[in-house]
Amino acid sequence: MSDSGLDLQRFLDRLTNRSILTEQEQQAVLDLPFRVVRYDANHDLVRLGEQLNHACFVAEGLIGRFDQNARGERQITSLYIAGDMPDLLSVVQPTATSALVALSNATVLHVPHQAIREAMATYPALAEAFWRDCMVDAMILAQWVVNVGRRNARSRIAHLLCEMGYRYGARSEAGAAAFRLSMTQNHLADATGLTPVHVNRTLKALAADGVSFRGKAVRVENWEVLARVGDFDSNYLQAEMEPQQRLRILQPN
Amino acid sequence: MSDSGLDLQRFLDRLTNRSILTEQEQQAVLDLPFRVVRYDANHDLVRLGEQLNHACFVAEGLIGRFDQNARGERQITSLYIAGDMPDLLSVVQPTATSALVALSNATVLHVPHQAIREAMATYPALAEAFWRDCMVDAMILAQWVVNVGRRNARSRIAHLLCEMGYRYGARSEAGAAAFRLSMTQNHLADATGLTPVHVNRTLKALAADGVSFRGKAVRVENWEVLARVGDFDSNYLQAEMEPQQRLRILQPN
DNA sequence: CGTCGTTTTGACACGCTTCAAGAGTTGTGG
DNA sequence: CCACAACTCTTGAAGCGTGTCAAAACGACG
Repeated sequence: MSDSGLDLQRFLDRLTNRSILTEQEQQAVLDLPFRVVRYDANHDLVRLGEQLNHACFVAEGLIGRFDQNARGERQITSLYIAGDMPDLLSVVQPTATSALVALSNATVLHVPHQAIREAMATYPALAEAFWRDCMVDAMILAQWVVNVGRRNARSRIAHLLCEMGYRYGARSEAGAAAFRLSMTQNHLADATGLTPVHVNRTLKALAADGVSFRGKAVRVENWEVLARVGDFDSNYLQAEMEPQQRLRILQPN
Repeated sequence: MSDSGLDLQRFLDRLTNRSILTEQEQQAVLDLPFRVVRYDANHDLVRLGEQLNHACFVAEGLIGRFDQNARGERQITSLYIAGDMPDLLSVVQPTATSALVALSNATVLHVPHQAIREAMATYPALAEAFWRDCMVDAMILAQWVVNVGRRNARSRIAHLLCEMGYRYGARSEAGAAAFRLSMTQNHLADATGLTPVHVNRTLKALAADGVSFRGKAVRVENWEVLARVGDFDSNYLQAEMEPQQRLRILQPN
């Protein structure tokens, strides 16, 4: 805990939403030391090839994982919102193979690898929980391949909006939804493998489906419609799991 | 070990190429029980949504991870060759979110989750090594997003051939390379997010770069040229690591 | 009030898809 | 060992989705 008022509770929640942890194990997560770092939009959290000795936990803002082709055209391969741990893999693989950039102003917690390693050594179930969390990110990544590989512009964008709406927990019973997504149309283009110009035109077309994205505010009149247009099935997100679906493969000692 | 003459050595090699394991830990891997299963081409190893109680290790052949869009168009999101463990994530996430299909006739070892879990409980460093292996697959996945998102057909196919050539260890000093890749042009299309027709035309165009893919045999006159066309940088594969690059974060007890 | 990034619009070009049909290849059963 | 079926691969012609280039309108911010 630090005097910033920030703590690790939301990251623990993320873990316990999918993994079963004992009281002690949960406490070990909350006791991890961290340093609060603020990033302005468009600043790097991690550079390509950098050797890391800490992991980044997102407390606030939107973070993107960036790669690029030979011509320098950027491709966002992952998006991370508050509560996400974009960098868990660095614990086990400290050389960054892609860059992490703040898409909005962001607050990030730097957690020393050493502390995470010690916690995992004491409580192997923590390693399991971290590993599981990484695998959810990998399943999202596989869906992104499908998205850019086998969907047209309209579906791609709709799918991305669905995913983010779902991750923000923005669906409502009425079928409408609204949430803030701190991306420019340029970022949207980089995430969907399109050009900004075409993203702009496609967003205009999506208005006919009751979807608007203006000034970082997403409004969806009918969630079902958007999900159909975006060919979206939330299964891969493994979010909001019922307690009985949560997992632990290592027995508590 | 079984009477089939197959053992787990090559999978242990895969692990120890990136992770440091003690003698005992290595033996624990070799001692894992398994069942040998043969699959004909185009048969499923794992179906979507299936609940698994074993992991699949590829002893021989080519395996693909398949997803699809609403129109049923398929997208291959990962390829696995002999020595790969496509299914490690199922240890920690037993519900399959995509299907695994044999692209060629294949020999697969089914390893019970329970045995893997027991080995990890005894030797936490094994969990670390498995986790690390999963993360390499995730890094490949991120590159695939870049490939389908930000490269044209020629580069996409070249990149895929580069990756597979590299993974097969097929590069030679002379700059030429040749290897067998048991995929049809249809499969290539599914892996690159293109149509079979366009793959066919593009392969023809690649001949001008000294690359041929005829009847599952890939021949590359000049590896450098292919790597340039495919915008390929092998870093993300984390293959062939020098001993001093190998990692262990948990101390041996 | 001016600057810089973002969004919007138009005209045009091109890469890839679609549809269709024929040729080649592989596997199988008689 | 041949004959046939079922995949693969190949080629052509036409259409369309997305990219490219350019410029103007808009908006946020100092």
